[in-house]
Amino acid sequence: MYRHLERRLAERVRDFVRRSYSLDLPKIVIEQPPKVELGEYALPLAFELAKNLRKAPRNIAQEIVAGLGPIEGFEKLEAAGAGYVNARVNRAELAAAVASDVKPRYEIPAGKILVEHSSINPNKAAHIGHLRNAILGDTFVRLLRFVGREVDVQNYIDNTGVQVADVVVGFLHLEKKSKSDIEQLARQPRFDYYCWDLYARASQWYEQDKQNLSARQQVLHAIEEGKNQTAAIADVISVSVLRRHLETMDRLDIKYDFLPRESEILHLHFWDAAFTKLKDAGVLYFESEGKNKGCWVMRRAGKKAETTEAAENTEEVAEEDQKVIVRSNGTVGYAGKDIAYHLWKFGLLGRDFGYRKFYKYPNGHDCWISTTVGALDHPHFGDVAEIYNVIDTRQSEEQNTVIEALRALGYGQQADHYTHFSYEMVALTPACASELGYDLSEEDKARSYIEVSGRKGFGVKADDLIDTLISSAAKEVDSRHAELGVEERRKIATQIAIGALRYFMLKFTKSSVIAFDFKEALSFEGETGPYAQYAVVRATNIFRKGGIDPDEFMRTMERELAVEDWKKYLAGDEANEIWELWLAAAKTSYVIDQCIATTEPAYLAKHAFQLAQLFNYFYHRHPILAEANQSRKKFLLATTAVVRRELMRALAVMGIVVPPVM
RNA sequence: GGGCCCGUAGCUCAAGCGGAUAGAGCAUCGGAUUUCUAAUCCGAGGGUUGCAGGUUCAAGUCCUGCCGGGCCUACCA
Repeated sequence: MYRHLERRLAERVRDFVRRSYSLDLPKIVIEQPPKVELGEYALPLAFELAKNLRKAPRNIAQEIVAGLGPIEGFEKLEAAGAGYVNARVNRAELAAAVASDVKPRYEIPAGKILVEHSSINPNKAAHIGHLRNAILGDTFVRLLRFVGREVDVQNYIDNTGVQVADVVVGFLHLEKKSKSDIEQLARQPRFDYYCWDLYARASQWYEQDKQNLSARQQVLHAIEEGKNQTAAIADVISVSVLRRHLETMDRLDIKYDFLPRESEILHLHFWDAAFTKLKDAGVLYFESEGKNKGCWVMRRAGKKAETTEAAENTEEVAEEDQKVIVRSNGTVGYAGKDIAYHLWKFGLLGRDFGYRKFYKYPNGHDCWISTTVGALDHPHFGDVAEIYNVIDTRQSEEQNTVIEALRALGYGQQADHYTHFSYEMVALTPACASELGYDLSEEDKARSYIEVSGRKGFGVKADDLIDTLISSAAKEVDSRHAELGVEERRKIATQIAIGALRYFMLKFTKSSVIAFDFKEALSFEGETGPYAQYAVVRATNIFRKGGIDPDEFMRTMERELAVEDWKKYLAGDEANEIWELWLAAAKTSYVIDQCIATTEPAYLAKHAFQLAQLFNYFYHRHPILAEANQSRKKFLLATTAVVRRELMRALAVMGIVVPPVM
């Protein structure tokens, strides 16, 4: 509704400027006045027009206000400040619309969306960096589904790479374990923790003696080949660790639909199909000289062909601008496989995975995995209209290479709908690192943050963090609600812990490195998930104490409150404080649109916090159940009900549920 | 060398496309409720937005040059 009004205002102003001044403004800037007293929308367009019209901005603003006439949904416009045009909405009308939850018609673009996130190497436990990825990705999925889009969630599994190979090396060369030993270990509860340590040990072992690296080469080769004992061991490891990842993420209510694996990309020869296309289109070419002699290369993303050079030179790409796709020994690198995979995503490869069910979530949802020969009856994956890849910013260049390859193949449309959802890493503060018992160099101590490293076994494991959060929340719950049963208290503590964690990962903008610190992450006060959850609990308590069902109240509210009541309680400056709360509540779907358009979930976190903050202030100032005036009491209850609904909505999109009590 | 990102209060972060007095949280100090639970609320102090120019009616935001930090730049994945 809020967005609807904004659009209407912009159109009317644009019309007016065209008619009165014969000027076509490409965009009408609309923002919010610094205070609600000044209205809901502010237009600084008079400043821009001043040059063309050779008039003072203030005068232009007054002309616009005088000439525009009434606009549906608005009470009035006024010139303010040095030349702003401020618009005041009809408060009662907007409030009534928000209360009855009317949603203006919304055009949902056609086509399915594929979101890929998590993509953790299946060779060790997930850590806090993976949590940021998964929480950002899952929240973005929820955002898209909220606005009615159909979304498939994929988690790409690199089960044939160096990282898995290193753990295989650890088992075979350091621990001298047999396949059945490993199978037995893999059935232990936290096998991923075992691998975490072993992976670090294997990495150390390579550093002790570079000769040891030959073991990795052998294992890697055997895995790629397939159908041998080593490959079978790698499969046991990667499948078991993958299961653990799914369990860890499900603790946060993060679920996947399909797990495409690199092994199938290899064995189903996705690359061969892509290679043919790339060669035929001239995107890849054979280098016969220099450093990259014998390789198939493509132009590095972002490097334009020198069109000013003579025509014969356009095919010449400087060595440093070449990206090797196929090595001189004939093997294909990661980028090549990724190009093939992305052709599949858009339904352009002409090949498909085999599929089988892999994991059934407690709620009944099936997660599928790729196989060479699969079930005949399976959902249709891939062949989508838009894709989002939640991958950290360090892989920007790699992502751009894939996009450029698509574009060069003539798939411009698809390249335009390929979004690298890029975000910064989670690192540790030096204080946090030493807290965890890591020895730091003087140089490291001086840094503002230290990167986590799976190779060094250096980081905070996801399950550990979740466990710590739950026990920390449990302490609080136990001290407040001794009357509740153990199970119930545990459940509440878990909801609070998840709320805290998910909010923590979402409150930072994507481009900010999170310097992880336990004190901050374990906080349940201030700008945190529990703060917002608590606001909802308070709102719920009012209804419970009052013996009113909030949802039932929402439905009957319109009949109960007359139009005059809305006007009476929202009009004038003395109502500004409550109106601010209504206005914030009206913005949820507007904010959600912004989050999608900018691929930035942090705005929603900020919105939820602001709504909670305004509500807490309201809660403090108005004893609602004690209100003697019955119609005013209903109005205050309506305010509470609407804020409660919008806050729960925003939190749900962030994957945060609200406990019954706190 | 080239590319991308960052630098805002003691700390951690915000600040739609350039707009009105740069905002939150934490920490510190001081206060509040016999009430719908204080995981709350109110108040105070705290800023030359890294530096220097430029564009503009208007710059934390755009441009140029410095300073400082991070990441990418493999025939790794």
